[in-house]
Amino acid sequence: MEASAGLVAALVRGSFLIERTYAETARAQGITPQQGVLICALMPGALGMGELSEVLGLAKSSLTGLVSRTEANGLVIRSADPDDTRAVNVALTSTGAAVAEEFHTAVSSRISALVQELSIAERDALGVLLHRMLGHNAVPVVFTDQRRW
Amino acid sequence: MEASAGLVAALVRGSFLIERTYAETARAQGITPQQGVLICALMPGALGMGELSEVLGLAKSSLTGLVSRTEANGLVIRSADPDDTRAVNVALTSTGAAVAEEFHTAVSSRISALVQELSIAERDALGVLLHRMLGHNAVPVVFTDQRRW
DNA sequence: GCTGTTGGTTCGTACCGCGAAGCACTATCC
DNA sequence: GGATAGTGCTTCGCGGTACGAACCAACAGC
Repeated sequence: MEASAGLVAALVRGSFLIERTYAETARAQGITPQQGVLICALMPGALGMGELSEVLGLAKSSLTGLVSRTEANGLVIRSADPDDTRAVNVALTSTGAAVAEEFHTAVSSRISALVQELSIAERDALGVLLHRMLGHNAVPVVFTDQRRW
Repeated sequence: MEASAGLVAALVRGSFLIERTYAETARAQGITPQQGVLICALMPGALGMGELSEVLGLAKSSLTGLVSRTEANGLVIRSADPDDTRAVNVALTSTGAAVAEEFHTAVSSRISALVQELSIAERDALGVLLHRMLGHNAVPVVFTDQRRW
């Protein structure tokens, strides 16, 4: 039941590092980290509020505000679902898609830099292990890598 | 310059997973994640506001409120620095120390569960790689593992 | 002493996240 | 086809988070 000594701390601190990097990058792009998560989640395609709530792990009431602010920011747009008058689809605007692309690139670049000192083999190993951890736990795809695994 | 395909996404999603687990645990203990970070950072010993600002990566103005709320919550206490009347030391109260201990244990347990499906060897490897990543980047010790590395 | 610096706080602003309650529409059942 | 239950989303009120600018008190150097 006990994990390897130091592993938990390394995971927490590593997460802290990634989080900080992510937040700094978002700020540099003029968006909030949460808005960054939102637009990245929408990169593969539009989603309904319910799906977004699921993917982002937020209460729906929290999502309303986030989407509204991001919409006011011009990155995202709501549209009525043709099949269900109640439902709302959220999609990236063209500028939103551009910002998402830039942001995604910037985040990738900055995070790549964090593991730059590791050898190729080590990076591969790290990727495999993390990927395996993700496979064993339900983690929505909030950030994808276009390049196939 | 390009990291292994999928590594960046795995890091981001893994971070997302750890973050969620951490936040859920904090909530279950009746504290906010930020207060959890604060009390964990204070477990090794008292710190000044400036040091805390450094460790937690927060603006000093942000810290004032966090410490005040946590103090109002009875987990932490401010005291004057004997050598510098301006300076303030922040330390855990006895209940704060107890809560920190419980929280730390709960977080460790929950995060251990996330890697439960990995073999011992894989966990070790993951720990080593993450530890190496941390070594190459300045990451304050916001969460320690008493057991020595 | 005067002056520049440093440690913290206050203030105003924007954002985040939740649950409870509400509203409008859909689906179901008779 | 009309009452009833359920669903999708928003509104509201609340507490917490985070920042920069401005401020104040105390230290430090000359």
